[in-house]
Formats: sequence, structure tokens, C-alpha cells
Amino acid sequence: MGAVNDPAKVSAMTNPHRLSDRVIWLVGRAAQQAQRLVQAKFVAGPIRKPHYGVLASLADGGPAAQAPLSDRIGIDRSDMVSLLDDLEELGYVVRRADRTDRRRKIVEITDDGTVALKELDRLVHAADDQLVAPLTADERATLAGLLARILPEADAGRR
Amino acid sequence: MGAVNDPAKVSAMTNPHRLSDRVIWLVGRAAQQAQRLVQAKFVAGPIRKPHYGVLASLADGGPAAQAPLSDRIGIDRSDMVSLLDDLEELGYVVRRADRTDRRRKIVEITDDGTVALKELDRLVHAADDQLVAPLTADERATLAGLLARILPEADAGRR
DNA sequence: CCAATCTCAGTTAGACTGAGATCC
DNA sequence: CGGATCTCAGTCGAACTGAGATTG
Repeated sequence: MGAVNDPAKVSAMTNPHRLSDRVIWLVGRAAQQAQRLVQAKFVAGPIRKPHYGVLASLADGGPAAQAPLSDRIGIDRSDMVSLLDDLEELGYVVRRADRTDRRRKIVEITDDGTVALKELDRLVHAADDQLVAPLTADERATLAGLLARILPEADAGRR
Repeated sequence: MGAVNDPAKVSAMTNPHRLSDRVIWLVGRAAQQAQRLVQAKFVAGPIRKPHYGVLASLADGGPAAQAPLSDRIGIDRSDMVSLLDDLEELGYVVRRADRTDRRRKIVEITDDGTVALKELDRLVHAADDQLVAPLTADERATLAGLLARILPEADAGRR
């Protein structure tokens, strides 16, 4: 192989770093960290990350039936059931029957839910700030933009 | 509240997008997708993502005791035990006693493990390419760099 | 004695599968 | 009838907790 065969030198040149160079691995580690940070903020209450996702999606995107709501936030439709049971018991959402299609239940956030979401937002934003603390504002936006682009679009051909 | 109170207009201006703008949420969705892609590649064999992490870390970073190895790839030390049991049974790693500290077991990748890792790398790279398909090469590198920077450094004060 | 390392048993939250009931 | 929606029961991989045995 010629001139370069000093192991240290070769390693410094090629340096595979299978784990630290691959998005598919790094994103898992980052998500693990994200999960820990959010959980640490949510320990006090009955709300966990997926509950927050439901409330946030309802506040941002408006009422929706359970199936499209599940797709919007990326959780399984069967898991949505108990999630909504919890939120409904807390008075944060209501399920109301769809007049035009009685299979569907339209989920809406309540005023109590909106109030609770304000406080939850505060906690999530604090956790988010911790997570992206090493990055500048521009870098945070870049990261969010790149991540958004590798997600499967849940919009196409639904409704 | 003044001039702007048309709901559509306000929404278009502020557009909270609690979920799609926050790294702490997006990173979870991306990791979910990553997990699915890798799992799809690994269905055939006995290896799962964490097994791959162990092999890759051993190949890149050299032999190590179980505790630092766990820290390197971000899994719990107690989960490492059965992971190594699996890999040792496959002949991909060996645990050998540390002469200088008999509490420790130094884990090493075997030749069989190195061979197997080559094929696993192929699968992981294919999954990685799928995940970051929407991005350019530069963007992929940027994303990997930003993700790496928000991970907790596992190096400090160990060994 | 205290601390670190590996191991084991059990718990938990999350993602998923398959099936049933209802309705379009 | 096929197909969609919500629900329920159970499985699975992964992360974590707490404790025990051994050793430094």
C-alpha cells in the first residue's frame, strides 16, 4: 500500500466512525437524549410526551378524527385510544361524534386543555433549549429544517 | 386587539407549529423512521440495532470493558450483558478477563465478527441512504455534525 | 469499609399486530 | 360485499431500576 502504513496515521486519515458519522445512528442517540429531557420535565404530572403531541397537534392543526390525528403526530392508531382516554379524563380534550360519518370521532381540545398546554409548552421549550444548547439560533433552525425534510410526509392523499 | 384579527391571517403570520419547529420533537420522529428502516434491513438475521452498535464500536474504537463500551454507544450497562451473550454465542465477540482488574471483562471483536460487520455495514448504509435520501451530500454532513454536537459527551472523566 | 464492575430479575413506556364491532 | 374507523388484547424490543456477588 506504499508510504502510509502507520496505523495511527491511517486511522487519522480514514477514521471510519461508523456510529458518529451516520445520521441513522446519531438520530437515535439524540432522540434518546430528547426523551430523557422531556421526561424529566414531565415527571410531576400525568402527561407524557405522546399526550403533549396530541394536545399540540390539536392546538396547531385544529380538530381531527383519530386516524388523521394519529398520522399527524406519528403514533399508532390503536395507541391513540388510551391516550385520548387519559386526556378526556383530564378534561383536556373531547371526542364528539361526526355527523356525516358515524364511524369517526372528532377530537377537539378544550379550554382547560388549551390552558394546560401553555404550561406544557413552557416545559417542552425548556427541554428543547437544553437539548440544542450547544447550537446557535441559526444552527437550531437548520437542524430543525433538515430533520423535517427527512420525515415521511403524512399529508399526501389523506382526509 | 387592533387591526389583525382574521384567524387565517393570524395563523399564517404566527403559525406556531409546536411540533414541526422543535428539534426535541422532530428528532423523535426521525429516530422512529430510522428504527423502522434499520429493522427492515435486519429482519432476516439475529442482529438488531444495538448489536450492531456494539460491533461497530468495537471495530472503530477497539476493545473495551463493558462499562465504557456501554457508555460509548449509549446503552444501559445491564442491557449490555445479554447483548454480549448473543454476540458471543454467534462467535462475533469474546469476553476475556482483565489481568490488572479482575472485575472487568475486556470485550473484543473476533474475525468472524469483523466479517459479519462488513455485511451489516452494507445494510445500515443502505438504510441510512434511504433515511437521508431527500438531502444533498453537504446537507447530510451538516445534519450529522449538528446531531453529534447535541449529544452528551461520554468521554469526560471516565476510564 | 466504600466504590466499581458485571450480572440478574423485574418494571415501564412505547411501537406494533391482529382481531372484533360498527358503519360507509 | 369490501373498506374504513375505533377499540381491545397481547406481543415485542428497548430503557431503566434495584439488588447481589465479586473485586479493587
